[in-house]
Amino acid sequence: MRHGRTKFHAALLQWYDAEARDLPWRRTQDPYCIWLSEIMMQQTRIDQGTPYYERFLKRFPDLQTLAQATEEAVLKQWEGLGYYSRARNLYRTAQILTDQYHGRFPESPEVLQLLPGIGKYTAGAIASIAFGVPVPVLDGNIKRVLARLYALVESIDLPATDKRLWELAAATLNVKRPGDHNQAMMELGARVCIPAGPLCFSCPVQRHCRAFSASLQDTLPHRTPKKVVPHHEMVVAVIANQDAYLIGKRPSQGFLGGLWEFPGDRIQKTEGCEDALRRIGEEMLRLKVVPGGLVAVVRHAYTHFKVTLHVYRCTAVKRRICSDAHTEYRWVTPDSFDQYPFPAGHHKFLKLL
DNA sequence: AACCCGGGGAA
DNA sequence: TTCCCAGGGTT
Repeated sequence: MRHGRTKFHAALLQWYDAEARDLPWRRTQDPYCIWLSEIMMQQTRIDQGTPYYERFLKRFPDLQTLAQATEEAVLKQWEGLGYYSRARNLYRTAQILTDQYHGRFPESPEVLQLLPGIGKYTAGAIASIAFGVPVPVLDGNIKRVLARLYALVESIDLPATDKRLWELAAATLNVKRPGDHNQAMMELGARVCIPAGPLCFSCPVQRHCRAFSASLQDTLPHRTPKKVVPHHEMVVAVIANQDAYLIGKRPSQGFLGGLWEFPGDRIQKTEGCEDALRRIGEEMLRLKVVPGGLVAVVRHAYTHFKVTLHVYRCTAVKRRICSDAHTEYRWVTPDSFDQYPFPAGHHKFLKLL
C-alpha cells in the first residue's frame, strides 16, 4: 500500500461509514439473514436480488421455518433468480444446521465451508460480517479493486491470479473491523471502481491506487476472452387435455433442477418442429402427440448456451406417462400455474395459455 | 484446469 | 449485442 495500510483503512471506512447503501441485511447481525443474503447475492446484482431477499425472509423468517418447508416451496420463492442449486443447497444446509448444529451457525470459516453452497467467499463473508472473525473475502468486485490497486496485469480469472488475489485480500484486510472492511471493498467496486469508466475522481483511496497513478484504470483488470456459446433450436409441447396442460418436474440434480416445465427437446438436424414434437411423445412420454398451432417463439440465454423455443399447442391421448426425463408429471390448469416454479424462459409464453 | 450452473440490467 | 454481477460444485 503506497501511503500506508492504516491510512488506506481509515480512508476506506470513512467513505463507507458515510456513503454505504442502506441494505436490509446491514441492519441486522442475525447470521441467518447474513447467510441468506450472501447466498442470494452470489453472481447476482444487489438491485436484482434485494426484492427476493425481502420476500424470502417474510416467507421463511428463521432457520426452523426454512428447514421445515418443502424444497418446492423454497424453489418457488427462488423462481426467476437463477442458479437454482443455490436454493437447494440453502435448504439442505438449513436441515444440516437444525439436525447437527443445534440450529446455530458455526463461527469458524473452515467449518462454515463444509456446508453445501458455502465456498471460500461466503464462509469468509459470514464469519467476518456476522461474527467479526478477521478473514478476507474475494468476490468479483474486490478482484477488480485489488487488480487496480496493485496494478496486476495478469488475467484475473486465472487460478494463479486468483491465489494471488486472495493473498492480497488477506494482506489488505482491516482486522479491527473485518466485516465492514470487506463490505466496504465490495461497495467500492460496485459504486466507484466499476468495470467500465471507474469514478476515480471520487474514489476515497485514489492516492493508494497504482493503476490510477499509471493511468491504467481503464485497461485493468485484464480478463481472458470467453468462449462463444452455442445456440440451440428447441420445441416445447404444450399438451392440452380439456382445460389442463401437461407439465413435468425436472430431476433435482442438474440443469434447472427441481423446476417444472412443459415437455421439450432439441430439434435434430434431420427433422422439423412437428417431427420433434411427435418424437417427444413417442420417446419421452410414450404418448401419441398431435401437433397443433404455434403459440410463441421465445429466445432465452443461459450461462453456456442460447435457445430459441418454438412453443406448440398439442393434443394427445391421455394415458399413463412413463419417462425418466422428469420425476413426476401433472395435468394442471392455468389458474394453478403460480403454484409451480418454472424457468424464466417459460414465463415468456406462460401468460399466453 | 475446465466445465457446468440463470437471469437481468447497463452500456 | 456484450459484459458482468456480494460464486460454488463437479470432474
